Amino acid sequence: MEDIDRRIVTLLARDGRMSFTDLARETGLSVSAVHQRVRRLEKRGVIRSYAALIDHDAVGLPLTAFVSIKPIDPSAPDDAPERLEHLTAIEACHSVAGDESYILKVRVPSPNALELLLQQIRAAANVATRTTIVLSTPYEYRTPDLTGDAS
Amino acid sequence: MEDIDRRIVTLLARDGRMSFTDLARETGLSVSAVHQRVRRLEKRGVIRSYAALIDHDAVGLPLTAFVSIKPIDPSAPDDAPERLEHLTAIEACHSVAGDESYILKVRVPSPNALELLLQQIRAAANVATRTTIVLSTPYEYRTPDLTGDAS
DNA sequence: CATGAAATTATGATCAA
DNA sequence: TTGATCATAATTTCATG
Repeated sequence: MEDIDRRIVTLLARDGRMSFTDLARETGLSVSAVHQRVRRLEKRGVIRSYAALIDHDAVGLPLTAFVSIKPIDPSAPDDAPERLEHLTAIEACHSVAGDESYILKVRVPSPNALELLLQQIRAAANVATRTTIVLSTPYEYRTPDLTGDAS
Repeated sequence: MEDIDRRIVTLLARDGRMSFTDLARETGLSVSAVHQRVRRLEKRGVIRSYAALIDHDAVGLPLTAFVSIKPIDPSAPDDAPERLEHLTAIEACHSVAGDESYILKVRVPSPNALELLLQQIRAAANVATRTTIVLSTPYEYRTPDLTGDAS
C-alpha cells in the first residue's frame, strides 16, 4: 500500500467524517483523486466501514467486562461464535491461544444484566466462563499511526 | 435519552457516514430536526467521535494480543495509562478488577514487534506482563442495539 | 491525477406549534 | 423546546482530458 493511502486511512480512522475536501488539503491531492483512493480502499476492504463511537455510560451500558470461555465438552464442534452472535451485548469475539478458547468483550446496563448474559452465554455455547470486570477505561479505540510506525 | 435519539445513535454507530437526509428518512423527522439532534448528541458527548474501521491485516498489523499488566512495586503510584499512552501500538487500556490491574489490547506487525513492545511496556510502566495472542477475530466493533434491548 | 459542472447534502435563519 | 420550511453554502460525484 502506498504512503498516501496510509495517510488517508490514518486520517479517516481518526475522523471518519472528514470531508474529501479536507482530505485533499491534508494529502496535497485533488478532491477527485482522494475520492478515487477512498473508494478503492473501501472496495479492497482496507476500510471496512464507518462508525460513530458512542459513550456507553451515556447510553445506558455502563458496565463492560471481558468474558473468557472454555468448552465444557472439548470434543464438540467449536461453533461458539455463531452460537453467540445473536447476543448483541457482545461487542467482540476473539479466538485466542492459551487455556481458554475465546475472549468476549461485553457491554451491559448492570451487574444483574451481566449475570443474565453469562447464563445465556453458557447455555448457548455450552461453555464455562471466567469474567473480568472493567473498572474504567483510560483509552479505547485508538488509531495506529500507519505513517512512520513508532510502536 | 429519547427514543428517537437512541435510534439515531444506533444508526450512526452502524454507519458513521450516513447522511442527514438518510437519517431523516429512517427516523421520520425533517433533515434539520435530525441535524439538530445529532449536533446535540455530539455536544453532550453521547457521540464521542467518528471513525473509519480498518482491516488490520491489510494495513500491516496482522497480530493482535491482549496484555495484562501487574505492577512490580505495588506501592508505587499507579500511572500506567499515562506512561503507556505514547505507545501507539496500544489500541485500548482498561483498568480491571482481579489479580492484574490493566488489560491492554495491542496491534503489531509481527511476533518480533510484539516482543519489542512487551519490553517497552515493562520498562515504561514497571510492570509484569501476561500476554494472550489472538488467533482470529470472528467479530469486533459490533454495535449494541439501543432500541428494544434484547441482550 | 486534475478540472469543472451537476447533483446531492449540510447548515443556519426564520417561523409555527 | 422541538420541528418544518426555505435559502444558501459546501461537498460529493462523475464525465472528460
